Amino acid sequence: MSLNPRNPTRSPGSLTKRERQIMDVLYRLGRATAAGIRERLGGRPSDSTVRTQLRVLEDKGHVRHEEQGLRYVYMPTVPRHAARKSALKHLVDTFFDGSHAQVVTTLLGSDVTRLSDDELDRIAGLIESARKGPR
Amino acid sequence: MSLNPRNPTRSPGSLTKRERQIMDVLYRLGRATAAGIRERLGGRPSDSTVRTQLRVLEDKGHVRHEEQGLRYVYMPTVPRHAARKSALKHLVDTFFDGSHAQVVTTLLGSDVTRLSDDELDRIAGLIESARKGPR
DNA sequence: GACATTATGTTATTTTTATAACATAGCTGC
DNA sequence: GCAGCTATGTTATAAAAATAACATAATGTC
Repeated sequence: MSLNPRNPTRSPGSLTKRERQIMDVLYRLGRATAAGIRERLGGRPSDSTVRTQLRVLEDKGHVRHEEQGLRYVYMPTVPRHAARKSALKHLVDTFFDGSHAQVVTTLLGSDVTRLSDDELDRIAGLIESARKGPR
Repeated sequence: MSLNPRNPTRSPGSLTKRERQIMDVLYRLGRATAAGIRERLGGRPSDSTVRTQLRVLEDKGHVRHEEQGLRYVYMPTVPRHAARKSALKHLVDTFFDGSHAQVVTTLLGSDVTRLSDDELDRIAGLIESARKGPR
């Protein structure tokens, strides 16, 4: 049986451990070859392993590929901004009781956070407009 | 072989699909019985299934239980604030190029976000103190 | 104290995942 | 054109996860 992206044989379902790792790499890089992805995975999987899994992911509809000369370049089917939106929602619901404000204060209060003046201005602006009432 | 939490036979490792679902439920609820968790899982797993998996999670060190009268009440071993910190970091790195500011603006700009005046004040205060230079 | 009820414990089986060996095909340069 | 390199395709197998049947133990009730 071939893995034809147009006739998925598996449901999109949830991702396995390895699949999630691969998707994370793809979302960080935007697009990558099997070899490029492999470098960033732990556990030193073989080239063959990674390619097989990319085909599974493609079959599930999570990634697609473009041919670039001889090789395949893989990328997520769900655009980053959409994927991050749902990831963020899940995180907020699971760990922050659904409260956006809680996340914002956590982020702004974090020691790691170092915001440029521009960023601070932008955020202050957003607060201003939020204050002015419902959009 | 028994599953003794003090002698884990499995490494903490990464979570499987089901395990992640269970952990998410636990982080949302704080603490729950096997039956309570089961209700919130998709796919209608049997009671036995969920309990087995809780034991595996316990063996891996992700959850622990307290006896409450007759029954076990499960809870995460890693406290919520710690778990959410690393979850947040992972999300920020994967989807927001490591930029906290990007997340904040996304959250504040979201249609869903409805912040109370108190919350706005608090955030504005954080911005102020951030402006005043490094802590 | 026997019985129903409600737990937890143990073990087995099926299904899914992860892994990789092996095969095939297209270039590239000599 | 063929040897070697670099891809991708197919298929097999080992490992892990998911599921649940079955067993055992504690508790409360009549």
